[in-house]
Amino acid sequence: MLSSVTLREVADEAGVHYSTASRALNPATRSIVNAKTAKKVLAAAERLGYRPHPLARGLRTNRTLTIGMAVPDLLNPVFPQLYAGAEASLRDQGYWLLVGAGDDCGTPKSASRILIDQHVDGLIVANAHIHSTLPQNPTNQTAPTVLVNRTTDTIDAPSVACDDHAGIGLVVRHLVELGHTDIAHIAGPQFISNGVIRRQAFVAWMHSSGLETPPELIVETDGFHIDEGRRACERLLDSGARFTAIVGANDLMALGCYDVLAERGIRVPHDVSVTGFDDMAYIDRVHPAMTTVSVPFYEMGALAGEVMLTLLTSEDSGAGTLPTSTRLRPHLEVRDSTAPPAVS
Amino acid sequence: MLSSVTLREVADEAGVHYSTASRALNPATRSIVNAKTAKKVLAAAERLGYRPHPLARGLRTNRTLTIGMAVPDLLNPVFPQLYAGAEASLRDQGYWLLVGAGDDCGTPKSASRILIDQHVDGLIVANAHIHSTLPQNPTNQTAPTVLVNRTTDTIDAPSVACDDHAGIGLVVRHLVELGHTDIAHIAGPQFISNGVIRRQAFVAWMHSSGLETPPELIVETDGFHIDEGRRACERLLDSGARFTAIVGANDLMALGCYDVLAERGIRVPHDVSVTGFDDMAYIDRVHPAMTTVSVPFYEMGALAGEVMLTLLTSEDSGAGTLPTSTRLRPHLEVRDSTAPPAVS
DNA sequence: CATCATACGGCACTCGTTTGCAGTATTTGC
DNA sequence: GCAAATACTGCAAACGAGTGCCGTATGATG
Repeated sequence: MLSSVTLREVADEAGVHYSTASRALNPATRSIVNAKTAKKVLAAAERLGYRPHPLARGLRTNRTLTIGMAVPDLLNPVFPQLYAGAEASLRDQGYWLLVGAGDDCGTPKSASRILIDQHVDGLIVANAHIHSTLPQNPTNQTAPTVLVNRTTDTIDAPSVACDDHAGIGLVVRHLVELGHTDIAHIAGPQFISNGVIRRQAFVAWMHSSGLETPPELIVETDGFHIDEGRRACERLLDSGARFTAIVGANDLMALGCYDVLAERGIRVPHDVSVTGFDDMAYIDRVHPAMTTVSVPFYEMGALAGEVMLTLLTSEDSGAGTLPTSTRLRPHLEVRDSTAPPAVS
Repeated sequence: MLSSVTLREVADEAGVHYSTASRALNPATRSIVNAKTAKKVLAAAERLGYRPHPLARGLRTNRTLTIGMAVPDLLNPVFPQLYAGAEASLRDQGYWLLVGAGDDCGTPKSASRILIDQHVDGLIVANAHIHSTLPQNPTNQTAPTVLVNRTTDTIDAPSVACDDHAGIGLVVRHLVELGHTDIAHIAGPQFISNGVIRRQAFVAWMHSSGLETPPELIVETDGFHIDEGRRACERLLDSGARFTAIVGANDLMALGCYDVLAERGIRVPHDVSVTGFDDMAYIDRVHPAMTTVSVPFYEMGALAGEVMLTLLTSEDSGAGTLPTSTRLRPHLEVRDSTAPPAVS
């Protein structure tokens, strides 16, 4: 289906051999052919509406102009933002972004599928297990990879993420300034870098504020979802531990806290303050509007795309790849879910 | 980069010619080769971790196992849902879904780009202008196309959408039953089918309820976004017309109404009831929780994927394509943004 | 006018797979 | 045991574009 116009037809139209047409059409080799001939070929191509066949070209050049992006969950509004940013910067350079969604952060399965079965030129990974290895083909070769929003211990690849440590600092300081001392943390899964880093940051900032972090006030979850937040909040309340604020490791889990607290008649922020992380879309419209750490996801995605592009060109030029790790500055959005602790 | 193991290597490993290996590997042609030989080849392929080269295969068969999906705006949570549904049903059959996001509902530019530059086998279009034509290549050929969530006057392609007429009926009846008589409508853009159909449905249902629809109570917008909803609501209020309820053509525009009404000290639902359409993610958590028409977007996407698959197979078998138009039943979600009109 | 240097265009092979066709084993029937 | 039919398998030609290499045409120069 859809047989488009081929290079030979362009060449015939222009009255030259198709190899000449090929060179004329390719900006990199255009200088080889006579300027007049090139002009003729370009005109013919324009007239016929020639578009190079992407498969044929890819087969020959071994480049598909396609980048794969592995995300855990498109329904979390954070990832469409990441996607949009990356897509914008890649499209500028003629690249396509192919998204593969799948929750399997543990295995590099989805990434591997996208990498091998689609022959992408590079991979932007947003769902890395903290100990995951790079997806490889059986001959142990790999493709240029950029980690975004997540990092790993084990992969030596450039990453673009948020300065989670600073972000947690923002909320902890905010709560401390409000007068809170008994602060709980709903930690993310400890097999994902964000979960680990935010947890460690929470402990560090609490201690540097002279506050305790008793183990019963830190609850770990198995995923950054609303349900996990619910379960964690229930565990927290059922433990009987006293606290006046909850620092959620992301917005969705904080939303889960909202639900459980409401069910039990605990008012936010009057009885308990709640903070999130991400500043996902529409989180400023929930009730009460959530105080959270705003992460520039679009910019993060755009930057990841640019890093990918430099990776691709440096690979072409044979220069040694220089994995850089960038962390973007978040900022605090103070809304209505935080207040001074009630005097008891 | 990423040179994977090739068919010839598998054939060598199995000690057969590579054409034989090809036949053994392809389930459709496997019956041609000797069962023992096939077994040998399969084992060799397994051992070497062979994956067919997608570009080479696509070049030869003229099928890429990739479907393109054109959506207007990934940041509207509705479209990730559509995507997820379609992706799920297509992946089952080994197909990939490549999303192209772009607001250009008017031109089939993005669709055409995705169609020609990526050589997709089919196109799922979720951003059709009501008068748009199918994207074509210069030789006037086109690819199997399924419209989803939108329809057009001009394209004779199968479509999967929501029964908007019935959906609007649900909210209008709901408001009428609450006692509202002066009901306004924030209509979507009239170059998009949803905008037109919901507007017509609003007028029809109002009339069948014996109610008037004065022109000043229907405001059209230029896009299904929050900002457009804001502007429309301002126009509505500034017109001085009296009304006790607003039927928004989608949730985002209804959110825009929330904002303007709040700024002007008009309480929802006490002073004015507001309804949305779509039941997008997290709209049950805004304040007040929005009464809206729930549309099964995931199922819609999944169905679109299945329709696409039947289209592809019917094309193979040469059977005339049978464009069907499916409309999924929505249901009403009554929440806190609607109430009886205040007695004045 | 002859020779050489240069610039340009054409030939042919390549990427990895599918597939029509022909050829060769192998079996079956008599 | 021989012929014919069958069942496999191998050969080679595609698909469309890119590119090293060689031949030729063109120009310049002595």
